[in-house]
Amino acid sequence: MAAIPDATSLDTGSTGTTSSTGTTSVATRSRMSGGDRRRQLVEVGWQLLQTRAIHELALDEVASAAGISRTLLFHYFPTKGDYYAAVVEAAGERMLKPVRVAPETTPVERVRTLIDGFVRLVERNRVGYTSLVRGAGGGDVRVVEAMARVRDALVPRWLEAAGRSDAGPLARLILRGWLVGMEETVLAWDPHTVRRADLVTHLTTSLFAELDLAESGG
Amino acid sequence: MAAIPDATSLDTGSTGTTSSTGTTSVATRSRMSGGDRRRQLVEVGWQLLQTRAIHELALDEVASAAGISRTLLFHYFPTKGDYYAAVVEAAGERMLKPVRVAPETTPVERVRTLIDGFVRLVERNRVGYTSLVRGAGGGDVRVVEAMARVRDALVPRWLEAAGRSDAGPLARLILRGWLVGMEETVLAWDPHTVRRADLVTHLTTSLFAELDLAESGG
DNA sequence: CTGGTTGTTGACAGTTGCTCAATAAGCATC
DNA sequence: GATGCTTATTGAGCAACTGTCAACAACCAG
Repeated sequence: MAAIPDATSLDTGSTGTTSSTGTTSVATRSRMSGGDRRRQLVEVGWQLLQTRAIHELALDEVASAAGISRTLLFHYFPTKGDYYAAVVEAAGERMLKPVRVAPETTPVERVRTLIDGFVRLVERNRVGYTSLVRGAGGGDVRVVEAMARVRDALVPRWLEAAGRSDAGPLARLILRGWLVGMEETVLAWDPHTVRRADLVTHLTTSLFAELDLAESGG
Repeated sequence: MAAIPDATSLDTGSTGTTSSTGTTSVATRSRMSGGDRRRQLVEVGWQLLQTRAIHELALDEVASAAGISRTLLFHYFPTKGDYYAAVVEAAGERMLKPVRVAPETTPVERVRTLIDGFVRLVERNRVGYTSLVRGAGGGDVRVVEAMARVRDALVPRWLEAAGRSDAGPLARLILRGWLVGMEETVLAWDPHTVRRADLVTHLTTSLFAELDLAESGG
């Protein structure tokens, strides 16, 4: 995985409906367009799932947080799994954004920047990241597929940053695993026993070592 | 993670109770000792969770598969999370067993054997592994802790196999992430595009490269 | 004004996690 | 063999939650 920026509100849309935190009864109970409602609901889910895991989140709460009835939620997402998958999918979109780096730097610098950014992100948003990403397995097929899609999309971008866009299938497979491993490493990392600089340095070197290995051996 | 051997029945115990597949009404509805019941229930869960994820498994089904009432299940495991954690914990025990290698071989051989064993295991039991291990995040704290414990226990054994029992904190952290990454790699591996031998060879070399890197840099 | 599309809802049904009080099987003691 | 204690075991029931159904209401086209 890569990056979850701090929760930036997506903004409900053109209509002046409130939403935000609680069960704020909307002043103008105006109809929302389908697309806007969908986006709003996904946004609400994204915020609620920052602190809770999916099985701890009742759809009832989502509905009241959005200021609508539970039934309407089911109108847009036929099942809870669908809703959850949509939220994870949207989270994936956000994760992909940060993986864009200035092209005028060296590959090592670019990769180091990516890794450093991820480490800092985890440092300041550990709970949100773990509850949404790690608790995402949840068993639901759509969610697993959504995660897989995000990972697949991540690989070429990292390859591009590393200046290895021409990598073969083995290298791509290895990179994919490396990304997951890095995620686990950073999540399990204890700043008191290992310094951040050492961690980032190792991970940077490690990535290139893995790619070299995969290219020479495959 | 490491290895899930094929489902070997744990055998219900001394009393002649049946259990096995369905809702076989037990002939002699004899009382079971607390320990035996626990073991039987965990065993049943282990088998059921081979095909399903946890949130798709109703405790009702577990109970009837074990030939008891749902209430009794709650008597032994106060909550569903507890039960699930117990099953994962037991699965962890089984995973740890295979990580024992002959001491009279070279480190590279030993590691290669471990990796090869894991690859073959995944090849023949992909669904069971994914549904139990990957779907394990589930959000429940106890389960996450159980998984973490298994991983922590795995690290020194792999270090021992690699002949690096004296590794420092950075190396241990890296190895931990490497294990998770390897798991992901093998699970995402497509035998048609990458040959098994290449995969195993790369992973073996990779592990030692990572350890060397971590020891020199940290 | 009429009619159709669609966002929206309250009430209802089925399932499931979990609790409570009661039953009965095993075992030790007299 | 009767008594009593421990504990495995159960059926009935509660509360919460997911998902369904039919009806209502807002907006738009003609």
